[in-house]
Amino acid sequence: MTVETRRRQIEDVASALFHENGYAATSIRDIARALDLQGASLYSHVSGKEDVLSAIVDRAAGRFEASLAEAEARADVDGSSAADRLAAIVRAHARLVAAEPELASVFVTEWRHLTGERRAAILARRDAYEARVRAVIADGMAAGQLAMTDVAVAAAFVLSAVNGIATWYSPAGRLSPDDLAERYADLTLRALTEDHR
Amino acid sequence: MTVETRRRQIEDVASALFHENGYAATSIRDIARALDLQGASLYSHVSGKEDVLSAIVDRAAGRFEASLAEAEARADVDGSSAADRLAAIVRAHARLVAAEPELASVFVTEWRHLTGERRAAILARRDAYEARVRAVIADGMAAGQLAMTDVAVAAAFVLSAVNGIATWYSPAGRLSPDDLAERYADLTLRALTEDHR
DNA sequence: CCTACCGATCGGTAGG
DNA sequence: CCTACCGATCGGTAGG
Repeated sequence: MTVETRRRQIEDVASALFHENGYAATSIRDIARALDLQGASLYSHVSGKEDVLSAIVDRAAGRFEASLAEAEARADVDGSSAADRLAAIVRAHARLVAAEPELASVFVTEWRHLTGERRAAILARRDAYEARVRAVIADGMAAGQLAMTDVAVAAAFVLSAVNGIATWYSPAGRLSPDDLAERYADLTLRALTEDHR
Repeated sequence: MTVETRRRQIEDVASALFHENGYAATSIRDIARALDLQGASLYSHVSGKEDVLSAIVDRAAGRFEASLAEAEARADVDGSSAADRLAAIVRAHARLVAAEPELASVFVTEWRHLTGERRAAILARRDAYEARVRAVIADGMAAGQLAMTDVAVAAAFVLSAVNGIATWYSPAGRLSPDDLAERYADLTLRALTEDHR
């Protein structure tokens, strides 16, 4: 039983089209057609094309931030090590990308079509997110749990890998988002751990 | 002393613009303006917008294929192990992406705006490239040099990581393409090796 | 390589 | 949510 507002329907259809063809190659009329509407009718619900993109990107950012905060909070309660925290963060991130590849890919690749303050705001949020990942990696190195390497390079390596899931993963494949996330967390820990086990 | 044909100048300017704003958001007139030409004048040198994209993507594919072949040939002569081959391949790929992020990002992300046979052809070349990477990983596992994991997942993880370099790397930064490539090869081997050292 | 121009499509508005 | 419509811009052609 999905009670979706028209506004939300528009965003979902737009996410799928932006994921498939990109923001610039998707017209307002493409979005309208997918909802059996006239192009002009969309403007009863949204104030412009960039407004739709902005709403999707904002919601995606919120989802990733919540997922990160939850993973960290859980690790705090457990009193986990920095390495465990990193695994939990990567697992949560990978799971979200696999579960919602359309939302994730708009967040990861289409934000650049935002302009002005909206673009600046989303960039700041991305930076903050990535900084938290770097901080956990740095903690792990300081605690001797992770191999000493360049923190920025290690974070970029891992974040590119998990974000890339959006470009190839299909929920119809043989791996569930949970399975995939587990494997990605494992590969990440191996990559950054001094010695295994 | 760079003797660049006009055709090549067009492709280089287009690569930069496609990298920056994407293919769909870049107009023929944008490309022309960057060369101090009128939009219509471009058609003396190219037969259409997609023709430009196709030429860039083809050249990029050729570069990646040559880089892969060279890395494999060198490993053959050395009689290297599968793990060494994988490291050489990742190193070569990462170096190329870092050295030419504009070319690489058009190859990695903008190919989807190709249509018909050109799209099918580039997809086939990408598939072949990725299959060779998977084969080397599988060899390494069979030889006991790499940890037994899902080959497709491991390859996707690694390829996403190295391709991601195009989205953030700046040649003006503190790491040279060679330095970065070395670190990426190292992270990859760690991720896929059973036990270190 | 330019000027002049084409039909199609774009994002968006007016008014109901 | 629709019809009718707007100015701007798109990829591309004709003809020189």
